[in-house]
Amino acid sequence: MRFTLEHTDRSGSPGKARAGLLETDHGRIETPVFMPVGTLGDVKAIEHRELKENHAQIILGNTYHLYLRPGVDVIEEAGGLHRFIGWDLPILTDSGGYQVFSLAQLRKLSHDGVLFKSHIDGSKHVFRPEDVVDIQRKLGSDICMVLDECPPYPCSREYAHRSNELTLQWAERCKRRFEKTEPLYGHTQALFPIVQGSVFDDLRTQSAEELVDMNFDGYAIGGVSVGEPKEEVYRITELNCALLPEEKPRYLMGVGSPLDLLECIDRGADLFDCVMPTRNARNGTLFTTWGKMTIRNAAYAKDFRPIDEACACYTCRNFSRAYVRHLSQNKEILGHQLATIHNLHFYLWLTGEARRRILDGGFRSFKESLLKRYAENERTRGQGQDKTSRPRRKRRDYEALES
RNA sequence: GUGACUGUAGCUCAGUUGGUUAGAGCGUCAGGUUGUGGCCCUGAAGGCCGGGGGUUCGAGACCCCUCAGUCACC
Repeated sequence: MRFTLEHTDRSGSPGKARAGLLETDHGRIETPVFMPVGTLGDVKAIEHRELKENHAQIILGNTYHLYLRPGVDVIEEAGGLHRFIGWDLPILTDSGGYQVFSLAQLRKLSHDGVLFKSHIDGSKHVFRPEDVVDIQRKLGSDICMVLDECPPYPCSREYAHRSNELTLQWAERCKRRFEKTEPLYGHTQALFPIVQGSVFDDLRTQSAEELVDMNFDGYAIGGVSVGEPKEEVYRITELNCALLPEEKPRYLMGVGSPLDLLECIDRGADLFDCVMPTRNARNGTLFTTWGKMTIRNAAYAKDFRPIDEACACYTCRNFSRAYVRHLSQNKEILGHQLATIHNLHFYLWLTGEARRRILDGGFRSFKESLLKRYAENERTRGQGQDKTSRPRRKRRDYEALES
């Protein structure tokens, strides 16, 4: 894997937005980029073909979930995750560290690793840092993640400190195992560690510095988006990005809303993933350049315009708000699909457009215009007003956004 | 015309032997969802309980009358 920093746009504020190129054996990834979450080897409610049509460059998988089902033996026998799921572009696999947080009721932490009680059948499974690397070797993901502990928010300084120490040790163990093992399927793999430290600046700093000293291919910032205020996410991202090497990619885990993406791109993050566009699509929340809309609302019952008239996605080209609302209200599978296509198209357009604007120096105006629109939309939401539409213009994927 | 059954929220219905401010689901309105155990969660609005009279300390429940609907039989 190779990362090339192409340009840093200092026009924004704080002004550290980067455009880069991440090259893997399964293809190039232009950053900043949003990575759709495909926990079980599929991005929910959307086909691989449609992901590609909407310019997805890389998707996620989850070590813990794939280990439980279908099991690593199945995937290994299939020839790795790419072949098993029929996806030939890059894949990043999360280690299961997040499940240490989200499935806190079902696991026990020890110095050595995590003991999970399966949410499927209650069976017990030990995940040591070394196990997680071995599994990801068998999955064959292009980017592997170290096992970490994602502490909850709020958490005490003492807890954050202990957790931080554990995550650092685990990162080192993962790296050692990673270096002692080889890829199984003929393509190279990279390993990213995860900066932790909760919301404590000194712990965040220590975590970043020690991980940088270990010299990884890229770095992730974790432990955010677990319930803390947005400002904390931004502050931590800025702090951590400043401590990470310029020439390596930075992955901000679990972030976020469209505005979060722009704020964090502006602070130097390159890679993002979040369930928001896919999960919210299934729950009836659609994202547009004007803000979010709850498509189930009665206001759309006879609204035969597309979700966003400026959007070029399959859903907006062919279907009306009224129809998507009808499907969503009836929880039709097609409704989930159309909403997911739209939301992912928007997210992928958003990071792609951010990249184009970074390269041409217009990132600041891009970010500020979107911020302004979202703020205006939030002011008038829930008052029965519709600010999500604009006079008809050529469907060219949100061109002339600053107008 | 006779008989039976049914009238409770916009819709479909619960409401125990009559006992506080009448509930649910759906719908409506709104909010939430951030390295996906959840197509899920949370809130709000919305009822002279068909109408009238009576019994009772107290009636959505009991009695009478009446209106409407459904079914059966003339």
